[in-house]
Amino acid sequence: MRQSKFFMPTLKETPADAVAKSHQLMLRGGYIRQVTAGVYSYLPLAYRVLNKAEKIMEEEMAKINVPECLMPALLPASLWEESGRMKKYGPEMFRLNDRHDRPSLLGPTHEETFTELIAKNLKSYKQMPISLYQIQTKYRDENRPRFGLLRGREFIMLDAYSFAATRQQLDEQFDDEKQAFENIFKRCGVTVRPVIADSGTMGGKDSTEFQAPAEIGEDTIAVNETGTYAANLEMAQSLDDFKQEPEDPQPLEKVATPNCDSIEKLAKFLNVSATRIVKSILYIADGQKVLVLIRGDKQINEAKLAHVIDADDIHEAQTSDLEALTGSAKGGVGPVKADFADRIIADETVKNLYNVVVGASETDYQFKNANLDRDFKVDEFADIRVANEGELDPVDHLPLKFTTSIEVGHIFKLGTYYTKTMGADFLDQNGKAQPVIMGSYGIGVTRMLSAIVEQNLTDHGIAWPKEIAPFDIQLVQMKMNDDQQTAVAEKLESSLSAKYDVLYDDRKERPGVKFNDADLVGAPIRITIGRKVGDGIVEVKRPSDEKAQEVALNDLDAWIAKELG
RNA sequence: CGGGAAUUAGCUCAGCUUGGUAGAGCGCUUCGUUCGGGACGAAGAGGUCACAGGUUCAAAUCCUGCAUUCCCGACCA
Repeated sequence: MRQSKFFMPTLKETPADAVAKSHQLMLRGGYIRQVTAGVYSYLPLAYRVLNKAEKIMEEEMAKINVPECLMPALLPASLWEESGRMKKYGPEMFRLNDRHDRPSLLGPTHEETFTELIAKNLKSYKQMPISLYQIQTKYRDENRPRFGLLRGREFIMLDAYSFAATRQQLDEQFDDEKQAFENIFKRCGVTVRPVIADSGTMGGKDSTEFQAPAEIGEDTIAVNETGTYAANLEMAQSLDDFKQEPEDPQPLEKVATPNCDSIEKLAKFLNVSATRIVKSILYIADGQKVLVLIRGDKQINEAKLAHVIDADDIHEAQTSDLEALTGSAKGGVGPVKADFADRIIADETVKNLYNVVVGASETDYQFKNANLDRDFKVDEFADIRVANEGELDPVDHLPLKFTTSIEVGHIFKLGTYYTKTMGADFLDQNGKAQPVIMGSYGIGVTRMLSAIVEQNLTDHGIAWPKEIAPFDIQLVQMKMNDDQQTAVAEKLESSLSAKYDVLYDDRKERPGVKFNDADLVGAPIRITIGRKVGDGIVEVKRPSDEKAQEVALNDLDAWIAKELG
């Protein structure tokens, strides 16, 4: 490809709206342009990278015998009424009506579409296990698209769905997909860590996210130093190493604690450590009043809590409503005689505490010397606390480190939610109807591009991993009016193009301009045809190299072959 | 969805407080000199100052509304 004919509008200055490095570089390098919030045009450079990533995905899916198909993005709302998600999905879904006023939508994901296909066309256990996948554009009307391709309203996703007759088949499909995903990420040059994740409100087991650690990720993952434990912060567990020395129960005592609406103020006012206080917070969970208790030095993890309560929507009760709901304003809510609560859930840290401080269910009053069971009851204990950096992991008891990261993939065993609600049954060996067991596997393809760039930055551009670089080799000719240079460059272009993707910078530009654009293209090899070409010498440089090195034209093929494998 | 900010040339921004015919740098076009990390000089092209009302003799500038975009948070099968 001649660069004079190639379209890559590079920018000298960084557009003000771009914050993430990957976003800046993809704009500056002429990879993408924004059309509207969260919606981008993929210009030739980005499209080449996308195609290469998709080709790798196709190869890896073929290896595990999963065929590709393509579902529509435009879907009838009726399909989603069937699964119950038309209501559940909320404002994130792009909804529209067609000319006959039939409710329609743009697919944010495709469980329903695939499940219906299977429901209508798969009847026997003999046809299973089977999987399908597609690489397709998804639509989600995100509240807040950001960081370029990282979170878009229109984005490209690989989504695979497995259909099994037995749990064991599902397990095998899951393991195959997991291996395929790991191969894909490796070949695409993105470093990922499989982490334990939350599978969301749809249920499902063995939920695993593939997280790419990066500077600007939207997620936080907790990892121990050996990598034997890694979890999304939403789910991360940690050991509680605090142990209170046993004490004899003392009589319950009510004390006034004016203006103590936080644990810090209360601890200071009463001159006790936060570990001697039990914090009580009222949550509204799908309309239920749930009083949640946790030791004063810990924070409540709402994702864990939602799981334990099995609620779709949970939020703290408004401070302004507290008095009406519990009889006391902030700084007094407590578990003693808490008749207002439909349920009382406590974190495990509330166990084995003696003579603690709790709210007295009266504004600005606390009880001292409260004891579990004697003074207050708990319906259920669970791990509902936020893990903190430095705490020990539950597996090898090593300190946890936190890293921001980008969720580039998510796989989990979906089970029978969709197949049951949408009637995807098959006949087993006994002629009995059973719901098909599903697995769900996704890669954010365009998001992965952001992750790759974030992980492969150089001082001036991008160092694309070899398999997905938009070009393998960039030829840079210094003087376009030098016939000798032109002859060598054109010869190299034609010989190398037989085996590699070559971009030949044949523009009448100054060297500085060419070098800077080459840094943005980020090809694994840059070949400079310059003043020493008369001696049969060119220069080669990898994006990560500080300086170029000279190579004789005779040795060039070997050097390239060694480099590109 | 809550909070904050921005919107003036293709890009980065100034001008607004104190109303008076629209500015800079970069980019683009032409010519010349340059030519190994975004050159220099000269001459040009390019703007409904997001949009809609209002105040005023006069609005980029003041007032009201609205739209879009970005940031922080919440949300995110």
